[in-house]
Amino acid sequence: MKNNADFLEKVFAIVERIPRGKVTTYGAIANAIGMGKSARLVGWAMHQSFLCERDIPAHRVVNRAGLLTGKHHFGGENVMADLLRQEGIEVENDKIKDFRKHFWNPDF
DNA sequence: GACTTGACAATCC
DNA sequence: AGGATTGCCAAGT
Repeated sequence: MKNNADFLEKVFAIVERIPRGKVTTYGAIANAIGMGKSARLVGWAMHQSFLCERDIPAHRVVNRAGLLTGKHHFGGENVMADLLRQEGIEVENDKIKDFRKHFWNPDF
């Protein structure tokens, strides 16, 4: 049944599919995978992505409020925000402006 | 082996 | 409208 491993694979696949300049939320990913009620697992998976060698653009994944919740985990204070700005996303006070506009729905 | 914590979210009061 | 509580799954202590 590959429960946990398959879950991780799905998360990685979705995050890697996020187009440049777009962002998504943990809940959206969880919902797309089928674990809709377990958004925390997505956050856990993202932490695994850092341990993994894969280039997971985790900076494109934020919480439902568009707040850069995981910026502290990028090894810097403004690293995540800066990355998003390079993508063309407007970030203000560690929060994505027009988050709804940049939101990418993980619709397969 | 049990309890607490965690990159969240939805609901209840 | 805003604060508090619960749900969910896995890992770390």
